[in-house]
Amino acid sequence: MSRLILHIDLDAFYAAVEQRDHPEWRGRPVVVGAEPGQRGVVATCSYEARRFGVHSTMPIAQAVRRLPPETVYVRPSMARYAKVSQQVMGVLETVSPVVERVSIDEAYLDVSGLTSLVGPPAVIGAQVKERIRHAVGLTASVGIGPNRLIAKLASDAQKPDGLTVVPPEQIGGFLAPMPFTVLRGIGVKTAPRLERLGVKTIGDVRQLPLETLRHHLGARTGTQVYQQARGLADDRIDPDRPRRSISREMTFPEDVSDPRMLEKTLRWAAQEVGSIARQTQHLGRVVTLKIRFHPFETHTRSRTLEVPTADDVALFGAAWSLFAAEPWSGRPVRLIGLGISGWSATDGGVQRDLFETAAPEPCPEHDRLAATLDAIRNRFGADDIQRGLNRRSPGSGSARRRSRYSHRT
DNA sequence: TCTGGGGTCCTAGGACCC
DNA sequence: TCTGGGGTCCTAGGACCC
Repeated sequence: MSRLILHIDLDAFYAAVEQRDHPEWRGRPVVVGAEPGQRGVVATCSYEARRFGVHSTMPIAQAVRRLPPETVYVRPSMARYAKVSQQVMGVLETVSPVVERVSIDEAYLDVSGLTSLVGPPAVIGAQVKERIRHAVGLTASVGIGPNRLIAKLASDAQKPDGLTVVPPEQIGGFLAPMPFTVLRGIGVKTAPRLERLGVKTIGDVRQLPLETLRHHLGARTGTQVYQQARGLADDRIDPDRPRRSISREMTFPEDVSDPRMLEKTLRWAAQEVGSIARQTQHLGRVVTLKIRFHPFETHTRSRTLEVPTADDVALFGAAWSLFAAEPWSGRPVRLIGLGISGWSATDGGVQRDLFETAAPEPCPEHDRLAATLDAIRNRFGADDIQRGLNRRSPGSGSARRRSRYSHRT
């Protein structure tokens, strides 16, 4: 028996939340992302903006040139979107216990067992959409099929507010006319390799022998593309996929050469990463420094620690020593950031026992750091930075954190 | 036209060990 | 004085996804 997998995708999510919360913006192009005149890209835009050819990841300068004067530009408010996302995920869990959240606006559900209780797939899909609309006032596109690939492509097939069911016997006809670039793992680098073979659609891909695909795409991707072209893909939904890493990075409004500014930013990133790691009870051994120079030249340096940590100071220290060990000083920096990974002795990705022994130090730099970031807050990432600072403001975050750990000392 | 941020997974070379 | 094969860890980079 084949499974029944449902994919749900909230339509133009960030922009839809903004239009929901600002009725005067409804019917107008809304761009969520960088501000005009600044460095950055479109994160999401409303369907009114898409009509002008604007889309996610488009440089903001390019979007401005295409869009009319009545366009609304707004910076993302991730905290708000995360809250709405949580509500939606809660709704999904009322439909099926097997929900895998794949991003802030997407999830997969295994609804195999629901047909006898609820009805045919289309009824299940309609119910999901209606419950979301009722709970948060947003539309979603839903796709249903026998595996993740088909469900995902089905939800993409009709947008916004779509509902598409692809039964097993219709997979061949559903896939054949689609451009092969919709398959998983085909991006800007691998697409040209297939194009050179004269391939345009998934139907074309099906004409190629497995060996040809493996030769041109590599063994792994080649095999995967071969199977996907035949509608074969993973049908497992895992509600508890553990997180593998935590990271924070920042692109500066203008390139930065001042090492003190780089240090401060790295301290901020370390506090953010440390805070999330402690909240989610993760101790990591691998600290990674990420840095990007003009023109978009990106490097990473990582170090494996003797002792797993979630301590701000330890994270910063490791990253800063990685930075100091390189002959980079003086080069203007576009982006700097830090990440942690390599959980050890995991308990389903969470380390309760180990975590008990970790007593993170409050960062002594906090006040100066807060002042600096406040000064640049209006230029970029305002919401994210603000959230970070709120968490540590006197009387809230830091006080709570101290009291949480002091009784163990 | 200039390219955000937070992730996952894969590859490949070298070290090290048996 | 020459030198196999395999496994695992570490590190850097890259492709891709949302």
